[in-house]
Amino acid sequence: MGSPGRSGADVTTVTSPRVLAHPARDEIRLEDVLHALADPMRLRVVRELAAVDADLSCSDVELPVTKSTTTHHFRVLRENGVIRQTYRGTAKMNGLRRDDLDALFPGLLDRVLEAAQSQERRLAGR
Amino acid sequence: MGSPGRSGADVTTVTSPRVLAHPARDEIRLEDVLHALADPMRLRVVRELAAVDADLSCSDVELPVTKSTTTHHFRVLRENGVIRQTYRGTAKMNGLRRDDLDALFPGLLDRVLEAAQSQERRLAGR
DNA sequence: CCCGTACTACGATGACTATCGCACGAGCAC
DNA sequence: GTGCTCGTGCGATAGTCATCGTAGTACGGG
Repeated sequence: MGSPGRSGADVTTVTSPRVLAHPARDEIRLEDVLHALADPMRLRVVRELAAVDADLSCSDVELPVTKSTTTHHFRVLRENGVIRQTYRGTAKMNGLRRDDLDALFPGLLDRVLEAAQSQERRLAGR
Repeated sequence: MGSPGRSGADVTTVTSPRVLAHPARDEIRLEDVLHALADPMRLRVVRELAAVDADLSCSDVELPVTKSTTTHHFRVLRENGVIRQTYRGTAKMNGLRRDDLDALFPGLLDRVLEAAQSQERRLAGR
């Protein structure tokens, strides 16, 4: 088939976009954030990101699911405004959008993180 | 099939239980609470319950959905430990489980309520 | 005793979602 | 260049969920 070449005509849906779509700060909705945080896998990711307080690549966070599913969860977190994703070579770095979330919903993220940790302690038999 | 009669033998699944099943305090899970709160209709109910700081009957809370759907949402809120439901004659009273939620997840409910109000103000053109 | 009000239960349905496997594209190392 | 690793996209599938309509049950009042 010759060179695929991607002539750049179909700008609407680029096959592999080098820049990822994020909601602006004032596009972030509380229900969406709560929904994103309501999944155990995603809550786990968010907790880890908050713990290291730095960007992590998708493969740095170990989840008991396949790669495709991991990609899916990271996408949900990004599209709902919880994390920010940027390319860095072959890796994709993920960082918590603490500034935006704290500005929109003061204290919410911290209370959720505290609640998650407290619950984990409680369920661990102590 | 003759008179329904409900002879009391099948205690496992009573047709119309006068007492409703609620999760105990230590049965309440963070993910479930977040999931319950992530729905616009249910968040609306919770906000109203918090605002009046008293028990409301199911029909006191006006939602743009049918009765069946309203029942469904109240059930989800109860089964996830967000509200407490008690019968009172033909009416069913609903009250927020503030004590339990605050004990398990300190500050979480308040931050969510604040965030919801702040977002409403923001979306209403401010 | 009959009726109205309040709520529930039972499908049914359409939408969304979490999961997988597989094949592909993009960059890095040699 | 060739190959390796990382991540994406695309079905497919099974499960959950929000919604409805209809029919039913419980309680209180005339």
